[in-house]
Amino acid sequence: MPRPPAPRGRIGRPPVTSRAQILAAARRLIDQDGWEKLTIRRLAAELGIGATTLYHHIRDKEDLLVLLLDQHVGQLERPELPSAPKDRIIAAATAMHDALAAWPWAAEVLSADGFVGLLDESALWMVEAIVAAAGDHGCTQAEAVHVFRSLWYYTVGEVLVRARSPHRRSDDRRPAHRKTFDAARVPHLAAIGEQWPALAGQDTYRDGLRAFVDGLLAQATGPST
Amino acid sequence: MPRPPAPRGRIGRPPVTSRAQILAAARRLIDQDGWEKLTIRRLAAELGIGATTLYHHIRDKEDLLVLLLDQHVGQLERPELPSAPKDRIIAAATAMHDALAAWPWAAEVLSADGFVGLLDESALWMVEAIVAAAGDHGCTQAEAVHVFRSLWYYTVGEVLVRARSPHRRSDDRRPAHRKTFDAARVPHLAAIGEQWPALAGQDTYRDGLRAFVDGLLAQATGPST
DNA sequence: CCCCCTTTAGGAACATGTTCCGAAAGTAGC
DNA sequence: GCTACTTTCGGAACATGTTCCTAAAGGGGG
Repeated sequence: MPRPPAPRGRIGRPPVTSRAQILAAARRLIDQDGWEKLTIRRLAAELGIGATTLYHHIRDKEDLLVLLLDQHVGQLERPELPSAPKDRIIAAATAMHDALAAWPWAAEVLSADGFVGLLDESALWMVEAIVAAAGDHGCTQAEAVHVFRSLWYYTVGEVLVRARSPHRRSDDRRPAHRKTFDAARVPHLAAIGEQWPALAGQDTYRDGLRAFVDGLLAQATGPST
Repeated sequence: MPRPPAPRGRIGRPPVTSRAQILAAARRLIDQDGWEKLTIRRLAAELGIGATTLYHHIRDKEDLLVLLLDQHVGQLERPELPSAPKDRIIAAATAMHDALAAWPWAAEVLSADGFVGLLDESALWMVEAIVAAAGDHGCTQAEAVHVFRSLWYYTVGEVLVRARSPHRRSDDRRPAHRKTFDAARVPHLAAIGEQWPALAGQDTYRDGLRAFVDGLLAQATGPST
């Protein structure tokens, strides 16, 4: 624990930990035991400090997770964006999706107003890219924001639902899927029957995204171009 | 506490509470003090029983919330569905959305595979309506399920994000929205600037839904019709 | 009327996130 | 070296969801 030699002129008891060290330790724990095992007390133990001391460096656990997400998104490298507005939107939205999907615990933090409200500058390029591309396509400012928000909702929903679906512990008695549908009440679902889990398990984010972008752009620009 | 007079021939210690009573008490508490105040111990107190006794009637708190959501959705009256497939999908999806949006705490339970995995028959008509309408429009079974899932993601995302946005307590120092964007890095966001909160606050679920349905149906049926 | 079996009740205890508040460890002025 | 002030630390304590385990309350057979 090489604590820095008193940053000169500083007054008061010297900190024993920094936010950076906390984030590093948190990542270490997550990489090691999975993010479900990340608890305040465990994290404090990893740092060799008291649990409540953490609260002098982070507001609360959600804050910690947002910070971690920030860090993660910030380290992502920014892909080449296609020139066609529609493709650019799809590329940026996919980048958002992939960034979130890779971190299941992001689900605990998502929501709020997402990137825009919580995350720092490092993630904003995705928002900017979508809004800019929508503008290039002819959307007004309001329409462009609408495009972004709609895609954000879709993306968050996809990530959240898929993140929590395997949430069911193996010893959970709750049936993951009802075996039989009442053919009289819900004939189509009954016809699908056993195939539902297989169909619902497929990754169709990109297909849905394309459809959504098509619909949004068609709706936005009215009779022009 | 008029406990039923021993359901005849029953063996073992008589129950002092039923699941129905628990649900009723839970609703009472929610209506009274808001759903954030619904805690296991408070609920038990309301029923005049021990806290752990509840766990003999419900699996866990999430289970309780799902049960309440079931009950709520089941009491909804089923609207007239338009005949045009596209309009029917929009009507059914809107019904899902409104059912969820009315119960902010639904957000805590959503996810999983949503209606299909968790809720009981009373909510399935919405799923059935969407899948059936997609079929009427010419979608294959797989495409119809894709349509439903995509709309489900969008709907869940919208409900979750909007439910948690006012989540910020008033005494929360975390800024709800950064005041200034770096015009060099994110010019479009900077141009929007102050107007973002106003734009993001608008309810655009229906517009987005329409766009999404248009896109999904156009994508699904390929060269036919 | 007593003992066995079944079913439910509920207290003790634990893990977790979090708040409170007094103790600890420095610097600055004297 | 002592006192005052500032900043950080961290234990005690609390609310909550949950699991464990033992006690309570019945019926049935003898």
